Amino acid sequence: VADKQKLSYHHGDLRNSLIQAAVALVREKGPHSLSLREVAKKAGVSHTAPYRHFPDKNALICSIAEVGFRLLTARLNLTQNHYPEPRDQFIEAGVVYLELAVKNPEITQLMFSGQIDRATAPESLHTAARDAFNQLHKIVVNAQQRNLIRPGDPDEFALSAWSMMHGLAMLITGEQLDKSIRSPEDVRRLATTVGATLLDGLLAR
Amino acid sequence: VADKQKLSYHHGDLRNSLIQAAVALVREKGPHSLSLREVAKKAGVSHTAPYRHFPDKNALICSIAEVGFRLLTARLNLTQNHYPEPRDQFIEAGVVYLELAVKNPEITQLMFSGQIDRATAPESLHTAARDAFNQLHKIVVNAQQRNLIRPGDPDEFALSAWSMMHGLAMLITGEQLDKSIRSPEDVRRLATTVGATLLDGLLAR
DNA sequence: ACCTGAACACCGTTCAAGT
DNA sequence: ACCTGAACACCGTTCAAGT
Repeated sequence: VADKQKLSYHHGDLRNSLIQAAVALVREKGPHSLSLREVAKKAGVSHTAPYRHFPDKNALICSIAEVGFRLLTARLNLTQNHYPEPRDQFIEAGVVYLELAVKNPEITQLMFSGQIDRATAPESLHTAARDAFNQLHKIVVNAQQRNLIRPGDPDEFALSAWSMMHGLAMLITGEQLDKSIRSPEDVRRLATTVGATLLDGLLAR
Repeated sequence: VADKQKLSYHHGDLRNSLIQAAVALVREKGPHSLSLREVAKKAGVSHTAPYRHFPDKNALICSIAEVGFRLLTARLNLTQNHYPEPRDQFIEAGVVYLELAVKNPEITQLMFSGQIDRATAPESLHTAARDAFNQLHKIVVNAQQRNLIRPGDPDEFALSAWSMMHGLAMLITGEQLDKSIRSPEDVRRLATTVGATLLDGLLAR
């Protein structure tokens, strides 16, 4: 019976194939013109097959966003392990955030645009998003304990830092800026100077 | 009453009626589920009538965004006239930005989400967006001349300030934050403290 | 000049039917 | 259990036709 089931699968893992196909299409054509039927076609199945793995289109979009948040969390975590100094951790976290966004502009737009219906989103998406923010929170708290950043509500400080890099990321990926910032050098320079300015306002004196 | 409406549309009022209907629908159902056919229905015309006034759906969306940018520019301009001190101008500009965003979350999302195709957007939209940014630029330059903000590239300082408030606005209107910030008091408090922290990093010393 | 309904090629989603 | 095609109610856009 198990063999028969296995054979009858068109794919070994259709769920992941669909996510992969969706990510590719979002990169190609942007997040707002993603169609479930096209995703199915790209994955080589009928247009109703995705409903075996996702309750609706929103669930598939949420899965893409979730991958994005998990990747961000992993990168931020690596950064903390790589840089022992709290100042470097703070600055490099901003660099990582902006780098990831600029390298994946369409995914970034999808993660944060109103396209996702958060009311019906799976709990795992909210968890993944919170995990990413918590990495930043940890960096701020550590910087306060090491007396780099002044005492105060770490929630608010972390939100300030997140807002700044997030705003930059959204303006760049949303193509709101006149000058285009795309090269890794531009990204690093901008994230570093802007991050340093904010950190200056957060310093213990 | 129906006759009167019908007559007014024949007198060239339809364009504005469509924009007004579209804004109402975006507020009701969010920017990503706006349909041209529903806009036409709400305005009381056939679903092809909008094509007499807009080349396509994107043009209508751009018009909504343009109204938003113009309103922001006007508010920022008023703020500068109302507050003579550069510090107040800087802080209040942030308050105004966040206030406007929180009061119109769906429009804000539409203005900055990838939903707008900037390649085919009319030049007037880019002009309106640039005008809004220039208000902020003016505030920064003035603060530098009055020796509040340190010397340096005003483009970069203005971009830092814009990014921070924009990030905050996008996180709030995109419902990314656990705690909801909606009341005018919450908005003012958050914009003030966050703005003051950034300004601290920009001060002349 | 302005607006219309029919038509076309798409959508997301549902469902009875096939394997 | 997994996948299918047909069907339904939408969509943006085009076009010949009406006023």
